Amino acid sequence: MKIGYPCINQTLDCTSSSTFRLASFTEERFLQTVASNFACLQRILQYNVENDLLFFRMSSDMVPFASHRICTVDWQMHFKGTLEKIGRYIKNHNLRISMHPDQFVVLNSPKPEIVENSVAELAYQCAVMDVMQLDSTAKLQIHGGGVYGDKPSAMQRFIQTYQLLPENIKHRLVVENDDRLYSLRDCLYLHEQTGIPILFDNFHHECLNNGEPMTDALQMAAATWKEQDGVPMMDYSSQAYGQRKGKHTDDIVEELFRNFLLDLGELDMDMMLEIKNKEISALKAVQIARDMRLLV
DNA sequence: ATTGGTCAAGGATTG
DNA sequence: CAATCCTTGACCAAT
Repeated sequence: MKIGYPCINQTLDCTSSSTFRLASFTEERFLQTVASNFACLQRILQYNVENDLLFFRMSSDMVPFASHRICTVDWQMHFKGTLEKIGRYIKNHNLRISMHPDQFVVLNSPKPEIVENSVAELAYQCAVMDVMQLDSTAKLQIHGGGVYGDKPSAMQRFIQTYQLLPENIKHRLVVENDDRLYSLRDCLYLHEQTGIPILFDNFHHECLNNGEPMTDALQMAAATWKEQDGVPMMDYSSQAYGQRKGKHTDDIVEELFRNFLLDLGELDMDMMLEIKNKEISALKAVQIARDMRLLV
């Protein structure tokens, strides 16, 4: 089991997701920003290694406008050396890596241009990991998409689009159950039709499910990961007390996390803590897992 | 230096 | 149909 957090480190004084307005795009500014983002990523990864946080979600914003027509810079070539170096660091320290495109990546939209843009965004994020020479256990997580008043048709479009994707993207793509539209059961259907692994989100499952107990749900999701996909990944969070349903908590609720680890039992999963205070909660989670002798 | 409005991208819901 | 919500950090211009 590896424990991690997404995108931002609050302890360090740098960000790997620095961007700028489309209106102020220049090649010079672009190169400067990307260089600074990758430099920060390197620092974050080093922090993670030093603190036994071995799972990390890289920001989607490291290369601003990478999938936008305005960007004609060959950033993959320009930063090849940098990315290969980061990739070696990741491999040498046995880090687990994921990326999570934002909500506007929708593979099943009825609008062709939205699907095109979505595929371009996936291609960019996939390329970051490809140039780093990460293996197929480094994943790209997306959601089922929209429903458009007809879920069977919407899922059919997801399946068709998936089958047309380039192989490198297919090898990295995983689908995550969401809290309003695509439940674990829906994701299992997508899995049956495409072979796509399911990245399980416990909190989303609490918000939207078909009666599956947590322990069963975990087993079903884990079973969709093949050897080459690596240890199954999951997102962990809990409800922010007194807030709207589906709102992530600001700080890990240790009692709930302990109970969740009990539900997990013998199952090995890499856990992404989707909690507002980022590495602070992840560090607490590592300590809890150690106390329960689930981590060395 | 601080702050409030705004930012490439979607979809669902409400009115 | 059009406006608003979801959700997020950081940019950016105004103060």
